[in-house]
Amino acid sequence: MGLCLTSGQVFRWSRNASDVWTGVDGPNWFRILQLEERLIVETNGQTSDLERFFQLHLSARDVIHSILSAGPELEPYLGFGRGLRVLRYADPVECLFTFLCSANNHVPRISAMVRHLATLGPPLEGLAEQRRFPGVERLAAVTEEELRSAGFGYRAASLPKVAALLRERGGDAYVWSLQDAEYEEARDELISLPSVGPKLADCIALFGLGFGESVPVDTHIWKAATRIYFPNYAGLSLTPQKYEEFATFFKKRFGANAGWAHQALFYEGLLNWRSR
DNA sequence: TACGGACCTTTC
DNA sequence: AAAGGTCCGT
Repeated sequence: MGLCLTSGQVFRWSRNASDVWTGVDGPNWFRILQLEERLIVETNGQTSDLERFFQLHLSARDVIHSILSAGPELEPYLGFGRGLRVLRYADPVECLFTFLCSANNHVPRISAMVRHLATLGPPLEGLAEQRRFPGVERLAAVTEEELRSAGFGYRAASLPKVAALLRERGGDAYVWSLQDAEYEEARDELISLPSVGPKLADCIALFGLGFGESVPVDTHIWKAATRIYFPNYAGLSLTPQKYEEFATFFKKRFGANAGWAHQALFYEGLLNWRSR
């Protein structure tokens, strides 16, 4: 539980004093207290909203078992069984713009940028201090200057550009409709957006559209991949071709669970980092 | 195709 | 310097 809210999948969650987590996802806010195996939850939403967010319909035990039988080499890195999960955004538009903020960036700043965008959205039911992430229409009305002065850097130009293009394609409904496409098609649509490359497209496909076979390869995943699978590539940069090579290999190996297996590589990175 | 560098800004 | 990249030059 603790890990998955700080593992770079979502950026609107924070740990309050003690073991209480609060966060916003789509139209819902949550205040969660974890006691052993039980969650005490305060929310404006339904139980099903939280179940969806944590993808509780997927049994971590089953997924881990499946990953182990396909890739026993990941056994040392499945310690995430204690709570690291692949999360699912309620709103793919929120996911898309969140990950636009994430490119070549670090977590504290990503969170600040997402927080800024969220101030532009409609109020959340029953919670005064936070707002829902805005939709395409509102985001298309944001100016570059506004985002510049809010510290968005060069993304100040790309975000409104993407919003305008999305609006041309049908706005929120277009983004939501990508959930019903095949993974490859959805990914291609996303990559056709400026500032969205393979990595962001795969993050959006995995966390926002629910494509479990998606494998986002960032610099940390790439380093883990070279340690475990491609020692010959150690130290080499992640070119588009190597990205595809590894993603294809990993998808073939783990199928619909590739996105979860990829979390094991993230965990390997954590262990590797801690051991230094 | 495959590298190098630029791009905004903050943080380690 | 590096940051969970992308794009545009060689």
